[in-house]
Amino acid sequence: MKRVTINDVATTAGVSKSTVSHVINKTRFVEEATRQKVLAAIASLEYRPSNIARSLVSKRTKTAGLLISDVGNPFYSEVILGAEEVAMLNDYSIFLCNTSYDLERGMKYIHSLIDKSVDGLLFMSSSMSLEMVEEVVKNQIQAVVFDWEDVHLDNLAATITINFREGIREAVRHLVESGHREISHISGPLDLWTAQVRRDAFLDSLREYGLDPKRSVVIEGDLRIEGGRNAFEQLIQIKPRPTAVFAANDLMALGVLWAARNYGFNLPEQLSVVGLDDIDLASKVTPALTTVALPRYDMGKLAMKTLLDMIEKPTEKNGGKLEVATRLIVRQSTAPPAGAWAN
Amino acid sequence: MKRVTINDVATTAGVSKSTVSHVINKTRFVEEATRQKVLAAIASLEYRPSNIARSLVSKRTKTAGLLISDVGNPFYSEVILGAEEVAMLNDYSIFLCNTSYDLERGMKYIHSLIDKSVDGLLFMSSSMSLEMVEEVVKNQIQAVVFDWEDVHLDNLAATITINFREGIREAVRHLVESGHREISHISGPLDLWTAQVRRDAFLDSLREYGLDPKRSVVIEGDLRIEGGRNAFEQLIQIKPRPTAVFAANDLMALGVLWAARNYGFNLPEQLSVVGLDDIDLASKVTPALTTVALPRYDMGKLAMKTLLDMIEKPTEKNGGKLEVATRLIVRQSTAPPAGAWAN
DNA sequence: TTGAAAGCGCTAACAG
DNA sequence: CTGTTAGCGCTTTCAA
Repeated sequence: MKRVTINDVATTAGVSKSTVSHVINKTRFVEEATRQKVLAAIASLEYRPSNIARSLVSKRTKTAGLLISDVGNPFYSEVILGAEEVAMLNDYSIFLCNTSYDLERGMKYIHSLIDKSVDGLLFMSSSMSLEMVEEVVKNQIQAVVFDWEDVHLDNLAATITINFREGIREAVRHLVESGHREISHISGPLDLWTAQVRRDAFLDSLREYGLDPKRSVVIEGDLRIEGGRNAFEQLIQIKPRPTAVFAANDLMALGVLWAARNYGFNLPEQLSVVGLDDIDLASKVTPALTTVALPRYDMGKLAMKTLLDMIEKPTEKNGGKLEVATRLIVRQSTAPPAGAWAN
Repeated sequence: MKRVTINDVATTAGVSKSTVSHVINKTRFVEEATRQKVLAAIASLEYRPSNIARSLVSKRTKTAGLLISDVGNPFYSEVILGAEEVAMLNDYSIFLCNTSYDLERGMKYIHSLIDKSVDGLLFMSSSMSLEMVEEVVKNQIQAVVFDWEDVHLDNLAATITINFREGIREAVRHLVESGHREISHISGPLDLWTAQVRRDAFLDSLREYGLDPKRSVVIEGDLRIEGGRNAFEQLIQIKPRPTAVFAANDLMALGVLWAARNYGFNLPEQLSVVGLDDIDLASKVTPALTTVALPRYDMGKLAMKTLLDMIEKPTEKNGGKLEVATRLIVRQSTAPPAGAWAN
């Protein structure tokens, strides 16, 4: 009924517990005969070392925290899967911390993770603060920050950011070369860093391809389907009417798509829509969504790999900046503007 | 640089470490004056007790495992959120274990969780085995099994199942009363328990409302959008042609919806579609999906609440069977069959 | 080639 | 009212 301990193994094998420890960890030579006795005892008792006792002495738990704003967000779930895969392959376990975009809740989780002595923490929350990272680092916990940049972060954590510029530039070029001149943008909440980055990349690209960013309307959305629907209703009020719209994420792009169809619009002829993320659905809807794709699964893997590297050899300076690329995937939701619509 | 321990607190407060321990845990009376000294020391040193050391003596870790087949599945993510909420409110942390529908991988996770001494384990994986539960229980870990029943489970774990019958019955009645006579079913993979339960509930309901289950075609799908698309192509070959279809989950129902539209079908007049799950998207697509809804978030909460109860007072016998209800939500994807189509 | 013993940071008798 | 002490299950010197 009680837990089998290393002492039980030592006793039934007729050796000391340090010998048992050493055969388990292969940390010093043990004569084959005794080694076999120990192995036999372990097997017959079904002994499993306690990670807790181990951690108490080794100062390492083989656990990492995953601070995330919303597990339900299809964008994140692929990233999680990638991170989780790498963690498992390296025998690390992951604490799931869903902040629901709530800073206070995030901080509560961070303290809980500190108390649990996680070895590292992956910030994948769009609502996070510098204070959180500082708190974590102060407690000797390695940190990797996903999709967020800040100069103050430089010596605290590694960052892995998404280079949206390239993909967004491709998207704008695609639209401009198709003949669009009035292109609107549906951004995320503009107090979010990532929302600003995407908007700026969009506006800069317009300029680059000879359009005046000032003429382009930016509607702020909530990154959800509903936000896209609402944005669409604002979109059709704009004069001159946009012939294309670039949404900061696929969910909002789908919202536009569906709202437009409800209004009896003919897509993509009457309105070209470009999303960003390439979520699972993007390729399955009709018309299939043209979108700026992120290598989500690989990003998750990279993030966790980076974190584990930092944990395993903390000698190197904290920090480091990694970047992953984006690219445009052209599907059926974009087309040259129909004359009737080009105002 | 080193970690602040209870000893440091004791020293700077000029008391013994047991006193410190007792003020922290309020486990015996301490004179207000000394209590304040201790509190002051804790604050100035920013001391935080090590959960690891605590766990070593208390035999409890305040952690639970969450074994899940696919975090990306929108059905599960809401359940996760509910479970996570309850866990957090009770100061429990959750280990995320994504099995990717792989039994071997699941078993590997289970051993990892045993080694980490989780207090409880929530099985939310449709691909799980009795062996897993046995292994867990053998290691004094409380288990709650979600959406899976088995007589052998009775004294091992609590089960929380979904009563599909009621909701599915409502769905069939809704269709029959609308005038449908040829109703097909797209099931999940029939080696899954849950897929069988839904199919049987469907067939039984047909009988109950006077239709011959033998005339009803059951197409096996993969529970994904793609499966729905494929099923649709089989559906239109059936003679006499079904006027309605009930899919075992919303993802497949959406697949049918979209495939039908691609084929130029007019919905819901030419084909009524009923899903099951009521995922986020269901209400957002056009036509909005009629579906059998599950209280997903509440289910997650209930599951975790049950698990924590079992952990906190393990005196009571393991087991117990809980059930949550389902109900039909009628939206726009169902309508009386159009004459032209009723063969 | 192996054992004895100290100690990781805490809780909980047992004393006083 | 508070301190002393013995572990929890392991790793890791230090000796032999």
